Amino acid sequence: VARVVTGEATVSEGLAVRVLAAIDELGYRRDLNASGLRRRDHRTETIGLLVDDPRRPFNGTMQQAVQEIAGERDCAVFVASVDHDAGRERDAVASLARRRVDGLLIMPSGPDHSYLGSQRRAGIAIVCLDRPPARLEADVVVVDNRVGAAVAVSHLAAQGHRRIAVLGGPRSAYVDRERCDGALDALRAQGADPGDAHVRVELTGAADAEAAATALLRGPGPPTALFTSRYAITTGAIRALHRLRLEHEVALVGFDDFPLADLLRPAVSVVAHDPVAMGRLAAEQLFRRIEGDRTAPRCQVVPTRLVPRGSGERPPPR
Amino acid sequence: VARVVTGEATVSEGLAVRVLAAIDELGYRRDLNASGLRRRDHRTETIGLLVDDPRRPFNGTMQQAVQEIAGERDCAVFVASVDHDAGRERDAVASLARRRVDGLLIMPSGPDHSYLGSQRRAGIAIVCLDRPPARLEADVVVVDNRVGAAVAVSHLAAQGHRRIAVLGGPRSAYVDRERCDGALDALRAQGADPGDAHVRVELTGAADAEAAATALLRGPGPPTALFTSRYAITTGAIRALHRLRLEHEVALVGFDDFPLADLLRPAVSVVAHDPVAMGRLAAEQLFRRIEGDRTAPRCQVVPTRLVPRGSGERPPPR
DNA sequence: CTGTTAGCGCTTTCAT
DNA sequence: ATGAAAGCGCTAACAG
Repeated sequence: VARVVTGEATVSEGLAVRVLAAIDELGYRRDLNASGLRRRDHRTETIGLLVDDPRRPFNGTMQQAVQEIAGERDCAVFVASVDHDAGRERDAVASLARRRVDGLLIMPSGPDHSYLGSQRRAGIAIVCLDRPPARLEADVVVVDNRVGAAVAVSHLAAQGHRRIAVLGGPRSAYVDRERCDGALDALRAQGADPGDAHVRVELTGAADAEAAATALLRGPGPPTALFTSRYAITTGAIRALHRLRLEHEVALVGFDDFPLADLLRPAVSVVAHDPVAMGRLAAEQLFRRIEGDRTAPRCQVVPTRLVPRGSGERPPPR
Repeated sequence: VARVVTGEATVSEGLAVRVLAAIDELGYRRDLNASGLRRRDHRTETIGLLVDDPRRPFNGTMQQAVQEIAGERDCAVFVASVDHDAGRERDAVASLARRRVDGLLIMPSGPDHSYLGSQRRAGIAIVCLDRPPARLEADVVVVDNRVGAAVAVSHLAAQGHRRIAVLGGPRSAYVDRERCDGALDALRAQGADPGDAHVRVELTGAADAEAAATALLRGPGPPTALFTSRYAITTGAIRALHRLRLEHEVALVGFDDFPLADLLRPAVSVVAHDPVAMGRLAAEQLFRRIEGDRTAPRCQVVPTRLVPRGSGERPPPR
């Protein structure tokens, strides 16, 4: 019976048929948990995906891509929401380790991922997504944040803007730091002084971004263009522009594409990246590790693409 | 050792401490798969969530709520995307059954769910989400689709609209059918003839909805208001209105709330429901079943809420 | 309260 | 090519 269900070759046709018949007569369902217990490679054919927030549209798409790749290998996917909380991440990792997942796809939260080392030594493959882990060498798939941000700012400068505001998240967050640095590099390349009053980082969310944008736009020498470093900040800035009725005066390019960006007025120009590619690349790398690849950790960078829709192509006034 | 890790009371403090010390000295990680194998209740402390499409914003929020409830019970969650495909649903159920999940939360796809009966007999609890299963008695948590749609149409009628178009999905889909019927009931209550030229159902997606809306608005006796039965159709209709520059002339209420609805111009009035409540209720019901509740299947209906934002409060012209 | 043992459903190995 | 037996890590039941 075992040789039939595991698909081994050394079974005569007659016996195989007889066993298969019995299987669906008795409603036999193979138990993969017991299977993993005894298998030499100890695999359970499950992986875990740790995601910061499943409500972000980007993450849903990525999750879908991961499930697609896993499904091709008959592998089931645990998904856990970590909500940007290092403690929850540790708990989720421990929980999935108890279930003996073959591998873990992690969007790292928190300042220290060295604790993942022991899990890896215990045989769990690990690939990081969207940002590199701290204090751990591991495969990672990231967006080309610096270049994407620089392209956005250069694009605004090319429309003639000289007072370009940069609205970004906390510098403690890798993604925000990279994007902010890319934007500042581009500003410097334009001869602008990035130390000026138009840089607001450490913004924590949409409400915060709205307040910061409002203050900038109402202040002295207001910016004629905005670069926003991620979805939540972009929406906050848009709310500020609407409230001040400046949405058709001030240019805007945001990092991260989002649904309905083309339906807003003006339509929102963005730096887009490809969440399907990210999910695919990360999952494929994970399965390579699970299947025994022992080469040095890889960092794969997914390119970005500027999507001009109107808000970023507006020249400065006068 | 076993009595310590399972948290049984019959262990002396001294021994417990000694075992715990050894546990983290040796890096012991309990294997929950082996545990489920031997436990009398046979539980693995995992459940599965079958979702039609993880990219829908609604589903991400619901998934989050389910994970929250499951996490409180130290239960891990498999998530599988079924993509509205009955075959994929069966495969996903079989795959998770091989992993011996304690329960399954399913957004049913396809015309026949009687096959779930055998899984339930084998001990897997089942709760359906968003729509009832066909040919199977099971717990279900649904939105109050009929009433929500009726409220939307009545709201438009209350603004004075008499030519209200109904744009809906295929009647083979439970959700679309219910919403369409609710809308037609409300039309009849207003004395309108729902058999008229302003009803377009069987729309398959955003592109289709855009074409249908365009045709209606360009046709003879065009509607002065639109009701759209779900997110994809709402966005299609909005695109049509924009293209015809009618977005400020024709009223619109859509079923399903969505991010940025308030940032569109006009802001989009919607019938919203609460995906967090849905996820919670369904997960709680599932755990009740897992813990042995054998009462008759329950149908829980989550109420809707009309969110007026502007597009639905516009009176007809003249 | 603690030590020991059997056996969950499976894969692997060894013997035919 | 097939049968039989051992044992994966755990829990439950049985002794002391």
